[in-house]
Amino acid sequence: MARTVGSNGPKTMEAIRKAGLRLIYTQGYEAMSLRRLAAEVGIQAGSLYNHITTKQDLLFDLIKVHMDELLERLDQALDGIADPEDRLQAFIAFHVGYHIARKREVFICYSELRSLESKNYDIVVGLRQQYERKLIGILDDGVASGRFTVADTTVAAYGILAMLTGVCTWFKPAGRLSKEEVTGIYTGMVRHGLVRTVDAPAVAEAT
Amino acid sequence: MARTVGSNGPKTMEAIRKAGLRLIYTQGYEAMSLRRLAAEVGIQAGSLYNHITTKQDLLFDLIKVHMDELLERLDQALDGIADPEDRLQAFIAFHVGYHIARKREVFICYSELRSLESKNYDIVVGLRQQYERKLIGILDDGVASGRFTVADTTVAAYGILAMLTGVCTWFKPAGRLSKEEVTGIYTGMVRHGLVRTVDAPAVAEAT
Amino acid sequence: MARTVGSNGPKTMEAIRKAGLRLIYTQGYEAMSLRRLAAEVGIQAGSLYNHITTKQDLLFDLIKVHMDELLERLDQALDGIADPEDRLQAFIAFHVGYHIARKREVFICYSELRSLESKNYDIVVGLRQQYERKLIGILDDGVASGRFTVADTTVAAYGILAMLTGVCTWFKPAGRLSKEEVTGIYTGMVRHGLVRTVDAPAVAEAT
Amino acid sequence: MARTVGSNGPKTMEAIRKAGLRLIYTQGYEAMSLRRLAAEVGIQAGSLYNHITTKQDLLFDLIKVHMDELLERLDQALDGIADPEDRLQAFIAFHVGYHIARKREVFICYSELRSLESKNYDIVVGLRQQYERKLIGILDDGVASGRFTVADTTVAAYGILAMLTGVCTWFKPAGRLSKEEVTGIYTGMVRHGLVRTVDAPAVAEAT
DNA sequence: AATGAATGAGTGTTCATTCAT
DNA sequence: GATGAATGAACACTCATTCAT
Repeated sequence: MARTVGSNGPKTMEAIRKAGLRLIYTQGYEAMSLRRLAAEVGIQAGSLYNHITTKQDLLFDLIKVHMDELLERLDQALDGIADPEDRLQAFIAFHVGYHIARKREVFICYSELRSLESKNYDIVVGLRQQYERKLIGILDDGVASGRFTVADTTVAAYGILAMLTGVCTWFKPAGRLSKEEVTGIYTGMVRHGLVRTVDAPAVAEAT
Repeated sequence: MARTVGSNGPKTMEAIRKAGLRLIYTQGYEAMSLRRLAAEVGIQAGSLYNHITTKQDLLFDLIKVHMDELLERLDQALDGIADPEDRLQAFIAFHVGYHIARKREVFICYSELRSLESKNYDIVVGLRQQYERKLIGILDDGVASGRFTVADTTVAAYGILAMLTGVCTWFKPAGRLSKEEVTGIYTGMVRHGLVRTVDAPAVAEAT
Repeated sequence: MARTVGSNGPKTMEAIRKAGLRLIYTQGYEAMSLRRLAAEVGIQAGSLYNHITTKQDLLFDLIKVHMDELLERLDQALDGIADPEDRLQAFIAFHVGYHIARKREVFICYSELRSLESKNYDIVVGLRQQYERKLIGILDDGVASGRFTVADTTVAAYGILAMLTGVCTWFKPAGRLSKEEVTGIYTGMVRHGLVRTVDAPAVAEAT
Repeated sequence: MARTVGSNGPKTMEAIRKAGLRLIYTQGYEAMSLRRLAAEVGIQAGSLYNHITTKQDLLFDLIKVHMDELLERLDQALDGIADPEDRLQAFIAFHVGYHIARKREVFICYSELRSLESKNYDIVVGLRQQYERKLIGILDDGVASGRFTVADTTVAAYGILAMLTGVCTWFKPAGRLSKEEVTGIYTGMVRHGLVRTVDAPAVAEAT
């Protein structure tokens, strides 16, 4: 009836976020029951409500915190870098690294967008667009300064993001390639093409 | 009490598949209730079971039929084309076109994989791998014949697929770019890079 | 859409009664679904209604037909026998024989009484009482004529019926005892006790 | 929205078992809906699941608890009695008394056997056989010590049990006969026959 | 006499959430 | 901060029954 000895508030909240993240990642938000979540945390379902307000709020919180951190860390990663080429390089390295490290958060940010109530949805989409605009801005700067040739700035940015984000779905830490190798390969593909023709100069063939 | 005049079996089944596809796309499989689905079709919830066996089977059917058709159409698109460059070009054009035309089917094939029971999951993943291997095969052929330079065949294939598939999330038929323009841009990005540096020829910079 | 070649009315009805009897015996009336019944017969559920009016009526019919036959056969078995002792003997032989041969009908007559709607229930209980009164009548005749000593006519009749009917639950045609042996044993137990004390004459001990 | 003041766990569970027993007795397990059960208890259907795991488990629990108690009480009733005649007498008295007192539990133990899932079925049948073997053991002891004459030990035991258990179906506490009178009559019928012939000594007639 | 598609009520069960303790 | 018992709505699914064909 009284609480389990040793448990306490902040620890419990942290356990809820951790278990929630894992369960939403593996089962999906709708499929995750709060009873299951509570069981993983080691408390009763009703006790969750000492820490969260609603299930929806837990989802939003997980996503919002992640998006905020993503944006903050990106700023840190780009801080002090001026040259568009260097900034693009830094963006790619950051994005790949972060998405490998936080694949679960990243995944639910994409897959559970539709589970967000409209107000929360708008906020998250806004944050995501902020992130996308950072990349578009880099490309635009490069184009404006005459350094980059880009077929279509927006399409390229979406292409880059889709390609890089895909790393979440297949990268294994213990696999054939290291994080650094992957980053290098992706950088090369972004800059020179994913599949190049050998004996005909790429420039001549360009549309 | 008996059936409404004019309704009939095959039409109802088609309506179920159509409404199911739309609802799963917009709400997700777990969030879609069969009552809602039935209401959209214009029948009672229980009547669905004259046409489907379970909710899970409806999902699997939608995905399976789509994957089968995807593979079949790809074969048609590549049929009679021998040169790796031409085959890659054809693959890209097919993939972009098909994914624009069937964005909902494509989306649920990715997003609802986790909602599939393990037996169904295995089947679908197997079909997906077949599709991926077609692309990897093209790349391998090109490399083997000395026509392609590819940093890493597998990573490149995953990169291409992620990049191209991303088209589903932003393409609007009435938007700025036509399907053909998008295909052209993507082809260029695959072959020469998404962001190239202007004054240094790509060839010279190639790894 | 048209009917299966070779099927026809009376045969189908007979198949329904046969399958219904078996299913009600093994699963119980409530637990038997008409879809299952139809499947066993080899038709669709809706087609049952060309032969039965309702599920309840099928149950009632099965029970009623059996009770009528039970009474009719009993009359045949007792026909022409006047002496109470002989009549009791004939009753026991008939009851055991019939209950072994029709164990499923007998079982559902007891176990599904509560599934009968009140009007049907009353009818069946009336028929059952008719049967019980036949036995009570035999006992009463024997007592009236000074041939029988019975502690309590009604209790004895219920006791005999319960004991004899129990044969349904354990008798196996291929078992240790033949139908005739079982009848003999039961007759003995009715007349002389189920467990007698050896060295003290039963008569002396009688209450 | 939360629970009604004054209600509490153990009381609710007891109310569920009581109402469940009554409803299964009157309607049968299949015919009893959990909504009806909940209504009788005064809670919502879903709230039942704070106390039971499944409907099947409630049935099994009711039966299992009864069988355990039946066996325990029988042991108490026979405790300290050595002579087979006395033990048989004690068994009859116990069985009749217990079955009159617990007619509903007894009834569902027989009638709802087929509603038990196979694992539960096996357990209950095992317990029932334990009970039957107690009686068979008494008869065997009596025969072994030369005190009893029994036509067939097993058939006699089944006959006794069927006959005595039948008391459940007709005994009325306010009826013509008291519990003690019924016990006396049954004992007499077991020992000396249900219907005896007056002028010919039973012993002489024995098979 | 059979089918297949429909109905509307019902099934056991799960859900997020509440709240007195 | 935790519990356990409650709510009321919802879930996927099954049911007996109907009827145009």
